[in-house]
Amino acid sequence: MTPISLVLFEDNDRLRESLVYLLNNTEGFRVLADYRHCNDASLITRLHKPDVVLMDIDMPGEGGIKGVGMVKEARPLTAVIMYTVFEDDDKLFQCLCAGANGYLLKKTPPGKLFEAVQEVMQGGAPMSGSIARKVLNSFQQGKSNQYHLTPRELDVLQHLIKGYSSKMIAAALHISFDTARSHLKNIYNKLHVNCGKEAISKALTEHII
Amino acid sequence: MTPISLVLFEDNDRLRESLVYLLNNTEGFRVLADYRHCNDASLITRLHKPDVVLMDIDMPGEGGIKGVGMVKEARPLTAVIMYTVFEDDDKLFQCLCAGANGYLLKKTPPGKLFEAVQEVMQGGAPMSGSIARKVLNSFQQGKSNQYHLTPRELDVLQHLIKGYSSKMIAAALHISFDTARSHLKNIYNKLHVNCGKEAISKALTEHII
DNA sequence: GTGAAACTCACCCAAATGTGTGATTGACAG
DNA sequence: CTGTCAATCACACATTTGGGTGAGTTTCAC
Repeated sequence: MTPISLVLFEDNDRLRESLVYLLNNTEGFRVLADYRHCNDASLITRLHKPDVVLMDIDMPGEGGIKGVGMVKEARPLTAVIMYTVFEDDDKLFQCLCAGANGYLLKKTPPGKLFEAVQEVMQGGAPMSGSIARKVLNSFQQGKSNQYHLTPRELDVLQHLIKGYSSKMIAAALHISFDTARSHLKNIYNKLHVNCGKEAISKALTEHII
Repeated sequence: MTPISLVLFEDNDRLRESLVYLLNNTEGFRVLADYRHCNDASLITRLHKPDVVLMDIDMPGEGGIKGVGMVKEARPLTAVIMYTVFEDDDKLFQCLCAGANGYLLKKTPPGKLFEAVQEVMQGGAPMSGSIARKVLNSFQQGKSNQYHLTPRELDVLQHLIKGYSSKMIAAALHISFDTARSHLKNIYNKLHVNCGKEAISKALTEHII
């Protein structure tokens, strides 16, 4: 069987060299190249066409988050595994949105890292346990009501989000036009916005509904 | 160490009984109860207070998707692992939104299942490889442009989503008020909507931006 | 160089929206 | 009983929006 080919981006020289050494001396893996930054990730990817990229996040120059994007744009087939100390939510989700295929914390032992590389090649998405948990949690909308919207206001907001006009909302909820607008005004106040568009945006991005 | 306590919901009698047998004869696991449907999942959870629930999706009566919700509502601490044949996207994301802590396909060998139970107890989120992949993929917005919005239209849409008025968009993009509105009209046409609110809703729910 | 897009701008009009102010009703807690 | 709050409705006014129509420029592929 042909070995899995890798490219590494990691600014910590000792760590990077260790990984290269370990991987190259393990059956089934072959490191094509390794870099201490990912400024040219795009070119590098097109050049080496690796099966898998291991990418640190915190690197000088372009950070690993940009890096994922560059690799994925250059060659979507290449799987990118983030390998980092960061358990930070923002960075995590930015990486995922940029197309990362896996996310391992650096405390992961090398053995597990090798397994992860194989797993990602089989179409899996290796993640450290706590990361996977964060990812699944992100699906749980709810917490909805920090803005103390009343039930009726939530009804109205729900219809607003569907793109209903004040008139349509009134009809749908069997209330008068002015009442619907009244609710809308109260909603805008509570959400600290000045128009329906902002309200929709806020409601959807903060999962208020 | 006290064993991990489980409750099983699985309508296939043979499979359920096998799992109960296997788990009860494995160090560290204890099945408190097992059921062929999850109509009373709420009560059952409150009664047994299991560490982990294994839940099938396709069961007579209330399906497992409702089941997750019932368990989680009754006792958020209880971890719920879906154990099912379905690789269906809709069902998957419905389960995750309902609060599932893991998602294993039935082709998972029992050994891995046991590992998964332990993993979920340690705060992980065990998922079959293909499932994890689907989950990460769901974060990749982009594919954005099935609606063939031009770059400029995407700019405008981005500002619209922030709640900007036509006037503000014009100022932000250094174009005239009418041009901004012109772009908006074109966007509405391409998205098949009739107002900014619908456009925002569509853009956000379909990850067009 | 010709045509197709994308981008720009302008004008018109009816309808919807945001904002303010004020009022009535019922439910529910203290 | 009284005050608070949700929910209902009304009127007024300036602004914004959605829709239509038309037109000039640039860029780029064929």
